[in-house]
Amino acid sequence: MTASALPIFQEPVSFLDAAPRRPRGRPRKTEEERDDGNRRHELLTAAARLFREQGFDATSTRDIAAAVGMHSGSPFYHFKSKDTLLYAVMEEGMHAAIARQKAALLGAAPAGRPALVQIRQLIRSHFDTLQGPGNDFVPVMLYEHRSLSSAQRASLAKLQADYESAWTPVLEELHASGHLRAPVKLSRLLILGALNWTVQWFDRKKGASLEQLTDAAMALFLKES
Amino acid sequence: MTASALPIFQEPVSFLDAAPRRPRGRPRKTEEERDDGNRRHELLTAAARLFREQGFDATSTRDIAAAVGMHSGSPFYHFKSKDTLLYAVMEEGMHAAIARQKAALLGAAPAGRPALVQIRQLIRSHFDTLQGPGNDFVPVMLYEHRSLSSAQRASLAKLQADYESAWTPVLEELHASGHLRAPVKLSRLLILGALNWTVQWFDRKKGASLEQLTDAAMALFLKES
DNA sequence: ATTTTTACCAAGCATTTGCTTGCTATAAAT
DNA sequence: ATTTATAGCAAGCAAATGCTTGGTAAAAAT
Repeated sequence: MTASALPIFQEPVSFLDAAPRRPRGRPRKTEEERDDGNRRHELLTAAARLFREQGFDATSTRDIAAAVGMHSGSPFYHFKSKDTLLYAVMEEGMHAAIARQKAALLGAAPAGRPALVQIRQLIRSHFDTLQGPGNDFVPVMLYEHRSLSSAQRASLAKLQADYESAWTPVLEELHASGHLRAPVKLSRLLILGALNWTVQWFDRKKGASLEQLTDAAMALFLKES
Repeated sequence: MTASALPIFQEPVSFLDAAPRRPRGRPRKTEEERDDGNRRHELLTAAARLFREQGFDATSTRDIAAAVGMHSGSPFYHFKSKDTLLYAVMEEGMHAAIARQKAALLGAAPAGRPALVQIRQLIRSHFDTLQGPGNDFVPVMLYEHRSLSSAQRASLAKLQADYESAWTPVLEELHASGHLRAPVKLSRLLILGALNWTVQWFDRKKGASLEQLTDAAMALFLKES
């Protein structure tokens, strides 16, 4: 990515899309009650965006630094390694996804709503997680988890299991009521696969809306009785 | 991947899993009617396997060379660049997939078989393409096409369109007969997504068979009338 | 018998990349 | 007023990686 040969005034090379240079040193705490950890989070969202757009390996730590207006070594003050940063992106994504899912299930429909309503909320919430504006975290996790260490992968697997566990009882009820014919476990895997793959082709800005996409998924996967 | 520091007798470093060293020079043509292009194809299958297992970026050209018992620069005799090799893997995969699909549709059921039979053959053939032994080519294409140049991507898009075009008339017939309720185009995208995602979780050696997987997919996507 | 072609080997160059080390400006704590 | 913690900057190292260049053994063509 770096181009210049004169090691004089480069870094950050891209004045385009680089954030304005911050004054360095400890930031004032008075400026709206805790600026702390803010840059860390900036790095996180910038990394998530770049990882999603270009892939983990194709994104250098220099790219990430430049995107937030830092010099090439500075991200390593906030994150021990590039891997750690990737893991942090994924973990944040999963926590947000789990929270969004719980809100979708509990918020609109308390307790025992019909399973057909619940599955719709699960699907719609999943689309928000994948396609919502600025939600790059989970897509990164889905498509870049090969770049993690096995310990990190195991850690994330727990969060994933937590997330997916919400689907099973709903699918079981649908299976019992005849709305779902395929085996529950394979159904869950196939359905989530179909949804996850939308990352490859769906474009929020043209064509169908997330609502229409949810309608299509419901019509595709579920029988009428 | 390379480890040694002494530049004396390394290359190929991994004696494990490295193919036996070939005698160099022009190979005899008498040995079963044209050995030509054989090493090229060895490189292709080795690269496909490694790209699938480790990802494109995580696989060095040295890894590929070692896997077929060559020295690090030798693959560049057969392929101009690593990108070219990746593209060749994908192109071969798509040609094989298209051939397999045509054989599945025409071979067993000539002309106007019922659409329910045809969709089953399409799904089953797709699973063979993704999960069949040694079929690493298409999975690589599905998950590594970001690493291509845009010209290469455009070229592959045509093959993909060709492949997917076989699905549309079948899905349209199923839609007309009431077996499929969701819009045809979205159905195709969602169904292929579900199938493609099986690369992430399906294991031929344990659990369900491809036949059972096909059953589940049929039961999940299609209504009874 | 000589030339040419094929299919590599041997060695290394240039660039990229993750990361480290030493320093410094600012703010908060004492 | 002094110390200490924070959040970086400046510069560069070491390893890995894609690829190139010159040579060469064996076979095929002439």
